[in-house]
Amino acid sequence: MRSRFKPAVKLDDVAAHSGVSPSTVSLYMRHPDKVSAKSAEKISRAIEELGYVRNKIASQFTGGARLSMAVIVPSVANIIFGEAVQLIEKIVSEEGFQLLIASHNHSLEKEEAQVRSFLEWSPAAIALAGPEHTDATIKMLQQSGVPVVQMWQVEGQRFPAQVGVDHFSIGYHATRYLYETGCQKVAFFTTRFEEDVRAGKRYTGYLKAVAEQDQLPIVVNVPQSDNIYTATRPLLLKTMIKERGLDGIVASNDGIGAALLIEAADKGIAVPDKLSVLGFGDFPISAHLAPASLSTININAPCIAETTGKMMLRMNRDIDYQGDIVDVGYEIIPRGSTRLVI
Amino acid sequence: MRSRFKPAVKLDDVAAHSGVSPSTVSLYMRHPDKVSAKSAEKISRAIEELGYVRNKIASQFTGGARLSMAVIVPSVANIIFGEAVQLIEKIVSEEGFQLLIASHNHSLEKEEAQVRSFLEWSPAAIALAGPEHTDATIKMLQQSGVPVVQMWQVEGQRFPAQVGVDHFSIGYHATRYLYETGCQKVAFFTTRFEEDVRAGKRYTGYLKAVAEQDQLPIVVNVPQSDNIYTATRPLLLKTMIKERGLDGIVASNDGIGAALLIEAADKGIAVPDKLSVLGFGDFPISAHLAPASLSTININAPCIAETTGKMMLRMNRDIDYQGDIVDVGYEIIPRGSTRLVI
DNA sequence: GTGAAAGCGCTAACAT
DNA sequence: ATGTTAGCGCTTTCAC
Repeated sequence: MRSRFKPAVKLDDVAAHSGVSPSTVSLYMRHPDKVSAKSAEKISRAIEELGYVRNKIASQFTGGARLSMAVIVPSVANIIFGEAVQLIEKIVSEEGFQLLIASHNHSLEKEEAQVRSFLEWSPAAIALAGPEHTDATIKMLQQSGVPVVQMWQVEGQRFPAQVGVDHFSIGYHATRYLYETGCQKVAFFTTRFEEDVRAGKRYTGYLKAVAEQDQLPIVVNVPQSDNIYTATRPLLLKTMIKERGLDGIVASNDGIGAALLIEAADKGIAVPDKLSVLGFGDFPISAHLAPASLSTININAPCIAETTGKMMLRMNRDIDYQGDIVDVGYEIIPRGSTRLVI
Repeated sequence: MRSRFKPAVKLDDVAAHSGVSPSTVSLYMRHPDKVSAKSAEKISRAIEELGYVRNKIASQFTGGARLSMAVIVPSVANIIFGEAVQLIEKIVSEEGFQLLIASHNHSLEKEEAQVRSFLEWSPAAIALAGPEHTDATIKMLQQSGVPVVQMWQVEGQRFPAQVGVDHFSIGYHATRYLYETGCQKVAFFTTRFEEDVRAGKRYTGYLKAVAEQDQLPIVVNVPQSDNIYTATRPLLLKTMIKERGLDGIVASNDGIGAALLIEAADKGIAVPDKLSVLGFGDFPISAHLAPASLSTININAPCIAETTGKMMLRMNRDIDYQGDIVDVGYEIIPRGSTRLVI
């Protein structure tokens, strides 16, 4: 078969061209300082002249050393995951690893397929979001022996390496915060209710806080859309009419929170006096919304990413290291959309 | 050396376990329908029982068939690129390719390193953003013979495969649009002025339109920040004071445009009468900004991504196909922040 | 510090 | 439809 690819220059060619043996060139590629200055000079010139590109496929095949790491998140199009992935990439690539990235849009079946497909590349470590996976995923991971770190959600003991926050606790304290700042009746606005497990965790926390107040929960599931504002806005009045006395909303993310504030301003609903809103994620615009800026909960995503990257690296390096459980915590950022704590 | 990885089950093990030869198993892995139903049955059971995972490294090494494709964008944390990457991933993974992703934050040197590192994995195709690359990058790409698709910016003839828009034209027509809707003095707000080449292209288009009006250009470079709103807002009044009579702004993206509108509302500047703003990118919030929504320019990013993915696939499949130049175009979306065309 | 030789796990002729 | 064989490009002992 004809090929558009030029016949590749091989390590053997470099060896021939520079007058040393292939194994010396190989040694030079991996540890340049372990060959004599004279050989190094000749080899590097040959590489330059020939335009040699090392074949990592062959390297990993032969040497067995794993050259990639993998990360699977629900969505790279989501800014929070996008930034995290970018940071992890930076960290692991500095140690020479190729980062493999995939996203499954909250589908555990797609995640399973992606884990399978990544395993075929023999990665040195894998990072996954949350503790929920199909049985087959778990089984493959265990069989492979590839170190895995559970990201975002700290929960359960399936994986001894976990970096993230406890979303249940966030949902609980977010709701408590609204009650403590004077709300009587609090609803939970979310999107992708069934699929987004971490939002689901926050919802469970909300449920507990609501139950403690002897109230009935109110959930609003914003339909999926490519414009969260357009999808969310009409639901505010609808919900307030249906649920008389509603005066507080925990939003599953700042996109929904911002949409709610925009709609409230448009309809003349006084924030925070008639309606308090607490978001999640501290989006850039949240502090700039007017007339009321959006109170929110911030988790330290860069810290999660950095810790995850470093943990993958360490688990790969140190075979006795099983990983740690690190909860990076969160903070409530009070702004104009909630009342001051009394 | 001790290893945490379980000794892998190999194709030979599957063959032994199922009582057929390794090549039959290999055939089954690649074309399940080309082995007899009986063998297929035995093999699939053996795979199941043994938990066999195919070794793609060995596959690609032996077979020569390239199993991955690569895409390099300025930033995956940028929503527009994040979505595009996700779409490309979907498209190429459906044909069995592993998508390799990297981002370099507008650094051509980092891009060069990433191209080098991707080439080591022998990808079947590579997609890059824009026509600007280091000489070494170009040379490596040519030497390798790997098909490359130039994304986002359609320009030049280095690569016969290009999918995107003409950012120069966008900058030019955006500026013309403001003049045509009654603006007298138009400025250009951007960020990362030196690095973001596509924003630079739009700026060049702006320059042309301004020159045609016999005006002097006004550029404002928003300092880099993790919050574009915070960075942009203070610059509005400063610029309006310095440039008396300024009544139109072309914003390099909707983040800056939104920040400008928020600041204008806060300071009581009438939009669009005293100030018109035209953004770029049609962010979800743009249509929902109040009191004036943000007029913007929309490029069909999903179309760029999809076309790029398909073109990579086709270039890999059909050796005679050199790619096409496809300009997906753009549209101006008039909203509240610009006057109606007279 | 350097070279010779063996072999990693799979695929691709080719023969049957 | 299935088995036999050779070998992909590199790394890794092990001598020298």
